[in-house]
Amino acid sequence: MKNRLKVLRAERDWSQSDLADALDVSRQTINALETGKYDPSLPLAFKIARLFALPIEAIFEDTP
Amino acid sequence: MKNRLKVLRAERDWSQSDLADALDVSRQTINALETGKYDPSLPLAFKIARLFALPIEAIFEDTP
DNA sequence: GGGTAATGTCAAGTATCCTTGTCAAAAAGA
DNA sequence: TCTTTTTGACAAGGATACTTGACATTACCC
Repeated sequence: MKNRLKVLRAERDWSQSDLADALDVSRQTINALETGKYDPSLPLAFKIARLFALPIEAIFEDTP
Repeated sequence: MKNRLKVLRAERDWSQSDLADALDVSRQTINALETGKYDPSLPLAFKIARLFALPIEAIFEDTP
């Protein structure tokens, strides 16, 4: 599943650490999400969507 | 995180087994989701949303 | 009442998500 | 160039998601 985290983060000029802090997860988790190592849990996906004020479907793409 | 699975399923008169088959997961997984044992993974949440033709936010509620 | 379908639940195992800690390489700034 | 920041990556461990198999309870139908 692809995601737009890197772009959304760049638009705000945030580092991976900044985003991790805002979401209360580790920097490694953000890095793993951005580099496609795994998908977030549903609760984390909601947190991300809320932070960026976007629907989940606007951030994560449902294609393998 | 609450969800509307039971209602959506009832609207279609589906058993937990029917839904499990449609989503290609075990019946126990559906039961666990409906009884609040745990939340689905993001990929499964997308599958559920696609099946019911609804946004994820219309099925899962982002409140602990 | 007896039979069958549907639901709830448990246990044990595998897979996935997320953690801390660490290191190396790339990028950015002076 | 030197220094700092940022990113990518790995290992080991804990937490969560999902599996199969089994069993008990409940609901429905005859």
